[in-house]
Amino acid sequence: MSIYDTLNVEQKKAVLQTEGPVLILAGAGSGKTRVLTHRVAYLIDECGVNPWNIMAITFTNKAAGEMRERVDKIVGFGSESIWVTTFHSTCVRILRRYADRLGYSNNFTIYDSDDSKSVLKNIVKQYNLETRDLKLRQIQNTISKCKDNLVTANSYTLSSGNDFQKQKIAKAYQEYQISLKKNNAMDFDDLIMNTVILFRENKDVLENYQERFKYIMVDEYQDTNNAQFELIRLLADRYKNLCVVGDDDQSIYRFRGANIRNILDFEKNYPDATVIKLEQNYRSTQNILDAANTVIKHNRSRKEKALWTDEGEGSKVRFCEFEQAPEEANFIADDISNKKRQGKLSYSETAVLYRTNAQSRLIEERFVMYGIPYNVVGGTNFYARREIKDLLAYLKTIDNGSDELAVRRIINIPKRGIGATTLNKIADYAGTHDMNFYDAIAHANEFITGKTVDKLHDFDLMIKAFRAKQKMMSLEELIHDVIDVTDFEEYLKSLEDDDENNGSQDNDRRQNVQELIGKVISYEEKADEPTLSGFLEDVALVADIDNVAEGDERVLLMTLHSAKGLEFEHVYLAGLEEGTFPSYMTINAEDSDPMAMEEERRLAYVGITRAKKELTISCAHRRMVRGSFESLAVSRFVDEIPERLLDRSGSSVMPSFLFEGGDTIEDDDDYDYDADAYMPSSRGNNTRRTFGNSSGYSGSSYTRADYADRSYGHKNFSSGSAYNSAANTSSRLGGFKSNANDRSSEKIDHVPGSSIYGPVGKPKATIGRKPAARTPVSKPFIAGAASSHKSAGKGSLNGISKGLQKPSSLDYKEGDRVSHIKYGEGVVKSIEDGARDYKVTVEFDDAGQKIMFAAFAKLKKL
DNA sequence: CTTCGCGTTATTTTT
DNA sequence: TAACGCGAAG
Repeated sequence: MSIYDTLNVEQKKAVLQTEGPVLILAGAGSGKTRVLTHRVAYLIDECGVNPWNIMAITFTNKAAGEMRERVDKIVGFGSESIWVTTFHSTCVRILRRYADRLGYSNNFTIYDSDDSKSVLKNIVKQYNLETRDLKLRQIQNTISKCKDNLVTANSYTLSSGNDFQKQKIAKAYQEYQISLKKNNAMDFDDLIMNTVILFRENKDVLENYQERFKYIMVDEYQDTNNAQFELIRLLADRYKNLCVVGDDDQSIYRFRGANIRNILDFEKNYPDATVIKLEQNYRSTQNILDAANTVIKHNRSRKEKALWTDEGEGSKVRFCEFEQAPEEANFIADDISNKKRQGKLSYSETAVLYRTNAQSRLIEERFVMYGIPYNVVGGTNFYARREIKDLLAYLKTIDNGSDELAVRRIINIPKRGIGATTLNKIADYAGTHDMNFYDAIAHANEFITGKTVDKLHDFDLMIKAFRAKQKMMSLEELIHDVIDVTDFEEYLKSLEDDDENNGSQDNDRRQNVQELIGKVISYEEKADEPTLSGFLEDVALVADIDNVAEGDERVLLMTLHSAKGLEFEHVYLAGLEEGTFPSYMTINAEDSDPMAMEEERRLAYVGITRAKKELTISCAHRRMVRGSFESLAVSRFVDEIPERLLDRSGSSVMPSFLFEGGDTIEDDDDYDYDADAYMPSSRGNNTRRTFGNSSGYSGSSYTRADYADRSYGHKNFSSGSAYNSAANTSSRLGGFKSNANDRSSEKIDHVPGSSIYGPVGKPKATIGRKPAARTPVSKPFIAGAASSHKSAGKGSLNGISKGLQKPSSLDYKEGDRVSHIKYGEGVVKSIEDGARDYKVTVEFDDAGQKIMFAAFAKLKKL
C-alpha cells in the first residue's frame, strides 16, 4: 500500500494531476496541506522531477515552516532543495541577486509599515500635502494599493489628470520612492512589485527562474493580490505547471489588496485548468460545518460548495448573550476554567477569537483573575516595539549607513542632546552635497558650531567603532556591546518610568530586549553563514503568528485574521455584535461597497470553521468603544445560523431596568474594572436563562431578587476558583474589599443605581487586584524564542504566576538605607504601589535620585 | 534641547 | 481610550 492510498478520491486526483494548471478548491479542514505535501512527494518519487525544480509558496513563515517539515518527512531525498517560502522572502532572495538592475544596491534594507510611514510623514510635511480630507494614512494606503496593482509612481502621476487630490498623492508617491531609493530601502509592497518589474525588464533573469521553477504550487491562493498574481503568472508562463490551492470562502485580506477574482477567475485565465473541489472536512463536527455552510451561503460572489464530514453531528453551537462586555469576558474565563477543572478541555486546544485586537483586553483581565494561562497573538508586533526598533536601528546603521531612517532614530537615543534643528542641518548638508545622511555627520564642523559638533563626532566615532568591532565579534557579542556602550539599560529605565506615568504599561521592555538577544543567538545557530544583514532580513519579514508555539498549555487569544489556518477543539468566538463584528466600518460602507460585508462574512466563516468539537459564540449588548459606551445589537451572522443548530442556554442578559434612571454608565470611568461586582457565574444554580430572540431583553426573566442572587453566586465563585489570591477572595466577601495592597477600602454594594459600577471619580476603584496590564504578561514571541533557545522569558510566566509574584511586602521601608548594585548606597524616599510592582524612589549618595521597580532594582537593606 | 500639558483626533483586519 | 501633535516653559 502506498502513501497515496490514504487520500480520498478527490485528494488523490489533485495529487496525480501534476501537469498543467490546476485549481484546488480546498474547503476549510479538507486536508490541503496533506495534498500539497503528497503532491510534492509524488512529483519527486513517481515523476522523477528534480526537487530543485519545485517551488511552494505560502503567505506566512509559519505555513512555510509547517509545509517544509511535512515535506521533509515524506520526501526521502533532496527535499532541502525545494523552495518552500513565502512570497516576500522569495522576492527578497531574487532581489538580493538582481536589485542592481533596478538601481538599488543588493544590500537594500526592508522597511516595515512604520518605517514607511515616517518616511512619508516627512514628505507630507515638507510638501504640505496633508489636508483636511487627505490624511497621511490615506496617502499611505493609496500608495500601497498602487503597488499591489503594479502601478508605479510615474503611471499614477500620469493618470491623476486634473484631480487635485490625486495630484497630491502622486507627488507623495514620487517623493516617497525617491526617498526609499536614496535610503536603499524597499517596503513590503516594493518587494513584490520590484520583482515583477525586474522580470518584465530582464528577460534573462525571468527565463532563468522559469527554467528553475518548473512546478509551482501556491497556497492560500485566494489571498494573492494582483502583483503576486502577476509574479506567479510570469514564473509559470513557460511550463504552466501551476497548481494553486485556496478557498474563496476564506479570502479575508481584501483590505491588503488581495483580489478574490484571482481564484474565482482562475479558469478564465487558464482555460485548460483542471478544477478539483475538496469538500470533505476532517476537522469539525457536522453541526459546526452546517453553521458555517449556512452563514457563508449568504454570500453571492463565491463558488458553490458545502463542507461535510462523516464524523457525526457533535454538540450544538452555543450562543451566549450578555448585557455587558465584561460579563462576556467573564463567562469565557469561567467556562474555560470549569471545563478545565472537569478535564473536558486542554488549554492548548482552546482559542478565543475576536474581530479586533482591542477586544483582547477584557478577556485578558479575566484570564489573569482566573489564573488561566494564555498567549495573545498579534497586537503590536514584537519587532514594532519601541525598544526593539531602537536596537535594530543601531544594527541597521552599523550594517548599512545609507538607511537615514535608522540613523535618525538612534542619533538621539539615548538622549545625546541632538535635536531637530541639528537633524535638519545635517539633512540640508547631505542634500546639497549629494551624500547620505550618515556621511554628512562626519562633516558636522562645516555647518554646525559649538558643542553639538562634538556630540555628533562622538556618535560617528561610536558607530565606526561598532563597525570595526563587528568584524571581530559574533552578532551576539555585537548586540551586547551596543547595549553596554549606549547604556541602553538606563534608557530602558527612563522608558519604563514614562510607562508608569502615562498609565500604559508596556513594560516588559527589558524582557523584550532579552528576547531579541535570544533571537540573535538562535539565528547564529541556525544560519549557515550568519551575517548582520542576514539577521536583519530575517527579522524584517516575520509576522506575529510565526512565533506561535503549538502544544503550549495555554489558551490562545487572537483575531480572526490570525486564526486562519489553525484549528482548536474548543473555540470561543467573542463579540458577535453589529458594529463589532461585522465592524461598523463595514456596516457604514454597506451600500457603497457590498463586497466588504461579504468579506466580513467570510471572516465569520473562517472563525466558525476553526472549531473541531465545540464552538461557543458570544456577544454583549453594551461595550466600550473608543472611550464611550455603545449599545449593540446581535450580529447578523448569528441570525444567519439556523436555530436548530444553536444552544442558547448559556445566555445571561441583565434586565433593562438596571440601566434606567439617572445613573448613566457613560459617566463612570470605573465601570470596566468593577463589572465583576455583578458577574454571573455559569456554575451551580445561579445560571439564568434568557429566552426568545436575539434582542435579548424581551425574554428576560430577571427580577431584582434574581440579580442579587447572582451576586451571591459570585461568592461561590471565589471560593471554588483555582485562583486563590487573598486579594481576590477578599474582594468578594460581603461586598467589601480589603486588599492588602490597596490604599483604601471602598464599599461595593449590590443595589442597582448606586455603586454597582463603582464609585465615581478617581482614584480608580479596584476589586481585588488591579486589572491586567494592557500588555499580556507573556507573549507568543517569548514562547517562540524560548523554544529555540535558553533565553530569558522562558519561565512559566503566565499571567497569573506573574500576578502572584508580586511580593506582599518589601524588607525595606521609607527612610531605610539600601544598596543598589550599580548606584551604591542611598536612602529610600518613597514606596509607591505600581500596577505590577512597587515603585521605589531612592536618593543615592552618589548617583542622585532614582525611581525604580522593586523587582528589578533588587535593593538590599543595610 | 527637553519636558510637560493640553487639545485633538482617530479609530479593522496585517504579509 | 489612547496616541499624537503642538506650543510653552524650563
